[in-house]
Amino acid sequence: MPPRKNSSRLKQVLPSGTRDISFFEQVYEVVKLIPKGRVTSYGAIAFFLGARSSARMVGWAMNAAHGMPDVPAHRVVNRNGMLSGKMHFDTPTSMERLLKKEKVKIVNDQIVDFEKIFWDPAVELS
DNA sequence: AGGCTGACATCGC
DNA sequence: CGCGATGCCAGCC
Repeated sequence: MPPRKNSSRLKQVLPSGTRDISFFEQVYEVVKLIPKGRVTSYGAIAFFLGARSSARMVGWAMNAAHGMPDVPAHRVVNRNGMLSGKMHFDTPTSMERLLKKEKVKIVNDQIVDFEKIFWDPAVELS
């Protein structure tokens, strides 16, 4: 958990133009394409972008994606299908609630049948 | 300017 | 089989 409470909101809006097609932008592009009721992992996105070990950055991007309606950050979980980032939403339950609204079953912060609804950008966008 | 810190993943011991 | 170390990139102190 972040030591700081507010930490300047990360400007919320990316300085588009100056930042161009950064890793962030690419992550957003992919996340936007995740179909309803499907989920993917940080690592899958990172891999798709050609940087397998940049999965961390994907998580960081999600953090900055807060407030972007087009970016369904709740559809991105870790490779185990666990809602590792749920504490970063408005409320501890909003991530789970959003997913359940899309018919995604969750038990104990773990997505049921994760493999079945897993959406791999490297496959779907190939 | 340099170092620390992540909503992760993988490799090594 | 479990825990520690490492990579990666961007932002903050």
